Amino acid sequence: MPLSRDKIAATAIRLADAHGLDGLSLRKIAKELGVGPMRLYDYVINKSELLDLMVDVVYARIAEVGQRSEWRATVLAIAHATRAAALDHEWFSDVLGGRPHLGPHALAVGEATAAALSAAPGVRDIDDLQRAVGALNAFIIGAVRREVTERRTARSTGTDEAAWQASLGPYLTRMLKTGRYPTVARLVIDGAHLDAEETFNHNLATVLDGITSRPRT
Amino acid sequence: MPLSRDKIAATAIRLADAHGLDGLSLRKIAKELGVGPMRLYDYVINKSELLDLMVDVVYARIAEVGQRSEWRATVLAIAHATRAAALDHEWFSDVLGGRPHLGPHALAVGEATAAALSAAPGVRDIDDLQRAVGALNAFIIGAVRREVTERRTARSTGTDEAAWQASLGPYLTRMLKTGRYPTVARLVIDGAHLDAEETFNHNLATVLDGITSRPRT
DNA sequence: GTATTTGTGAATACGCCGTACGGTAGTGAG
DNA sequence: CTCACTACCGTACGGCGTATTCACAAATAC
Repeated sequence: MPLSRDKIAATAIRLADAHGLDGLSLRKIAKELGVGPMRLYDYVINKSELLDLMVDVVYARIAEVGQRSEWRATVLAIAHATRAAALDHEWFSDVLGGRPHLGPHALAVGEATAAALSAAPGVRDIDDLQRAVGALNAFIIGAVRREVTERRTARSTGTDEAAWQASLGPYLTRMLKTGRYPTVARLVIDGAHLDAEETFNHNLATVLDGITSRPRT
Repeated sequence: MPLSRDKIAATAIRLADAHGLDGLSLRKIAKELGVGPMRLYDYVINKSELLDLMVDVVYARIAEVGQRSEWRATVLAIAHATRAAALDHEWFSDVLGGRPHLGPHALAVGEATAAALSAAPGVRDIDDLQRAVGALNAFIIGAVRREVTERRTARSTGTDEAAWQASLGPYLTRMLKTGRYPTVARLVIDGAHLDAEETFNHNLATVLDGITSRPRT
């Protein structure tokens, strides 16, 4: 089988899923494909372009959710698909918002969200639309990043209470014991039980409500 | 002068400001300080800890804005300070949301925002507060990241129309000419004149309004 | 005053990385 | 048969983070 951009991107994604973006190297991808490292440069200009390729593959899956009849259903579907993709491919969240997403599938997703939002109440002219797209994407980017980061630290410290106390605990509990961060302390101690997906949905609804219910520009 | 964590962090920040996070290396920092690379390991465990140090220095400046009397004024001040810090230190936006921010000054900022939001109308119990903090931070992270990324591409392609057309233009205009992305095309062509700061303010207000005006949990 | 310990900072070294470059074998065209 | 061309491969360079080793001066012991 003759090696192609798609195959390279696919194995790159597999490796990145397994070992993270830092653990990803052209040499490992090449080894995985059974070729020399330089072979990849016949299909890809440099590592950055390979990253763009990987990103657009993920966007392709996001774009699959397509268009619903209602604008809000479309936006919700895209947001959920983006979150799901980032949870499937945590490296995706590392790149989210950090570079221009100009691949064809990324543009398709952008088109779908913009088209949906342009049909939302309260979005009257282009300026409204630009702001609405910005607000929605900003929220999605930030929310997904936060959630993935949390998942990672939870995994690295260990999920259970004991390991937590052993790794981050000493420093953090000492910090919180100082009494200088009472509200944060309350949040950490009392509020760890919220479901991540529900929180995402809730806040997404909040943002959408804010967009649609703005009285003036 | 005997070299310290603060001095190391300061020159690291200077170098990162000048050449980006990718252009930052322990060897260059050491050379800038006139010492061997290994000297740094007497003050810092590894590069990741140095990054945490740099991040908390930036948070220290953000925390300086302190507490206003009104909760909304406090939140606005912190959000603006965060944005300003990210525009001063673009590498900061690369890290934003990508790792737990647990330094003392980062915690101080978190405390200030959480305390302010807990006084907002519509934020009744801890769960409300946790969601509100999440929504606000998600927006700030995403918005700042987007803006910095835009600035970078604008700078790398050149600000003027000609350079733009020369670099990203060919691919992007070809894409938009396909007619598959009409809404995006309209946004790119008609809507490039919005002021970034005003957009940030507007969307921040939108999010805050959404938070305060939620009828039910 | 000499010998010995101790600690500080420099030098070297290892295993990675992205990628520039030169070479080789096979293939179709003249 | 020759020749250009393509598809592929190995080697090499400079840089990275960091583990280890080493030189040497200051401090201590006799």
